[in-house]
Amino acid sequence: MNKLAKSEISQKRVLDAAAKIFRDYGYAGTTMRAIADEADLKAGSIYYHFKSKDDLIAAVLETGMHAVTERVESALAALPETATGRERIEAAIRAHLSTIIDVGDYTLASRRVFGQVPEAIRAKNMRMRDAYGAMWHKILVDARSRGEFRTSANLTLARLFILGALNWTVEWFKPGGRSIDDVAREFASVVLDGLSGNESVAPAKTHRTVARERAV
Amino acid sequence: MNKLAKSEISQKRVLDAAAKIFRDYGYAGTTMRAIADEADLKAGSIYYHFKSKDDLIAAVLETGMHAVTERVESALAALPETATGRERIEAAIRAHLSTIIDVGDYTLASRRVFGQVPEAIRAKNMRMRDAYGAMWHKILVDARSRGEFRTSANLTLARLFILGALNWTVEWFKPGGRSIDDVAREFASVVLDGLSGNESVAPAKTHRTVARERAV
DNA sequence: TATGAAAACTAACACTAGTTAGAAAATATA
DNA sequence: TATATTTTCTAACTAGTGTTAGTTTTCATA
Repeated sequence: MNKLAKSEISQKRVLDAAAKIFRDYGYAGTTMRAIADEADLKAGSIYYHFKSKDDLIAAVLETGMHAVTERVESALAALPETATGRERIEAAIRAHLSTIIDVGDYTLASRRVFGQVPEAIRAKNMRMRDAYGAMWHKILVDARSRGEFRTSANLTLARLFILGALNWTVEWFKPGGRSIDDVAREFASVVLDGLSGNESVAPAKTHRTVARERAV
Repeated sequence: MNKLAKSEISQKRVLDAAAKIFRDYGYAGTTMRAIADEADLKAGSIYYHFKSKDDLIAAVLETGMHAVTERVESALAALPETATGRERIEAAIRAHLSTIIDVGDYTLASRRVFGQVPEAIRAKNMRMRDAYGAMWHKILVDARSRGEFRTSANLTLARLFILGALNWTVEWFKPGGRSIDDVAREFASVVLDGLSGNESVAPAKTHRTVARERAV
């Protein structure tokens, strides 16, 4: 067993606990004691792993954002060179959604806490967000230059709509109901074909009936 | 001058201040003293108008949600009977966006604070949100039954997509830049026509045409 | 088993929170 | 002007905050 193993395990346990507590109680509402309870140690012990509360929230934000960016990037990289814009957009949506579900505590915590966090921390995270937005912008611009989009579309606004809707998904998506793939395919279909588009796209697989999601 | 005028004015001033502070600092991060400073009175005086901090946040949530619901409803009611589904959707998007900009402190506070608020308060607000979601669902279902939508569209997911993107707008929209009308029109165009949709439909502000001819 | 480092704990610190009771001020009424 | 009501303020209380220093426990290695 590695020398640092135990420390690393505890650190991860504290970080996971922090994400969950920040998610539920916000930045100021989260106490070191609540995190400690969730991680099954005492408040003072957290300081062996993180040097402050701000250090913790910064790590939570960074972890969430990093996971989404990385997984979307690798999903895109896994596509063949010949992939169409539609395929890329579908893949990016699917990767984004599956990540924010998999690491939902982190992404929900980020979404809910971002506006309340000290300026310096927010600034650093903002740079990651901008980079992620730029990646999406490139996907859309490339698709248009391939001739796949109507030229009248405003891609900046389109990107903001798409990312807004994607970010919001974490609020209503409940595992065990419909699949990520179904949601991703339908989202892509709305964005690409529109609601009044033609039927040429394969309809989504029939989904199980689930309790009606809340709009939130 | 009305007997209650002064009290009402102060109450409104406190509520506005609360929305702004809750927006910036979250539920737990907001202090009665910070609200009092913003409203230009002392913390103890707030209790003459609201009986607790929870009472205040409940009022902020209720005010924000009520504004959006009411203004979207009246925008729809103002349309002629003959309005198409597209026109209704555009009108609803425009009303939703203009409201969350006009009362941005309240809607941003709601969006950011909702997950951190005590359960009882959240439950009541949730009912208003569900009602608002149901209203949107009706718009979409009506449009489909008029034959304006491809039948393969999943309207529940489409609604979640639309409302997610709309709610997110308040995060990036800055007054003074592009107009609400532009954003609303582009938004409707993405949702209805899609990015890869036909060029002829995009800027269809004056288009009275019902569903455009189906390709297949 | 003995040792030294790693990890967790305890108990306290200075500070700030929501809330309240009662005094003071502002305003309306006579 | 004198009185009554509405509105605001002051000053305090209890409870809980992030953080730290010093101590104890855990645990791999010799």
